[in-house]
Amino acid sequence: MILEPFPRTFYDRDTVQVAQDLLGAFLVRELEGQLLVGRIVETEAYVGPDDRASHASVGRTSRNAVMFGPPGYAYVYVIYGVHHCLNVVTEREGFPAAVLIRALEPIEGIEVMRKLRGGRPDRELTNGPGKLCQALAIDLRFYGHDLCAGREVWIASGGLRPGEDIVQAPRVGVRGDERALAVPWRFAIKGNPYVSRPAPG
DNA sequence: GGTTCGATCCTCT
DNA sequence: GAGGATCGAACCT
Repeated sequence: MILEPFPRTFYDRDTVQVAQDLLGAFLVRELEGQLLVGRIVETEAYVGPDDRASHASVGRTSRNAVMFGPPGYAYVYVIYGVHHCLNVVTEREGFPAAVLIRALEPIEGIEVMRKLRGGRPDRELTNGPGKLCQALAIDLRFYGHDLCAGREVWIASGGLRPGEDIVQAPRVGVRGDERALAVPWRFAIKGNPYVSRPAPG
């Protein structure tokens, strides 16, 4: 397994395309000498200042500022006061866009993930955005972290396995039912058991 | 300095 | 399927 970080040019592209290309890639966490690796099986795209589901739709704030910066950096935020969510910033500087990593398939360092997740069943280690952050010990310290540097947290090329297909669906947790919010910008590997629920497809 | 709300998870029914 | 947990940021006063 090659765990070379994606170059910044990978992230400096159309966000919806990046969200799809991240499926099958490896999210790598280096924790106290241990390597924790998960295969990305579910993502969501948040695109531009006019995407009302995006945190950037309220304009630039200290919370979302990294989304407005150059691509290839981590946007981490706290949700419901309890959980962390990991996004990767995409597209050119000045255009706020990111991909939310929603679910992983545990690949390496599963023992550590079990410990960090309090002994939950393996299937529930990383099948949700808050869960995977807990399993990989990712929190606000990684706000603005450079994912292209290959230290602590980064993403490496993976790809789909033979026979695997991508399914798309409307994003989770988005309010309202208007067309703009119903765009199918949630992507997942079809049938993968680690996709968060409700599973699309 | 107080209030409100959230790109969720867990525990119970 | 419902409700509580729990905290950082935003938006008031």
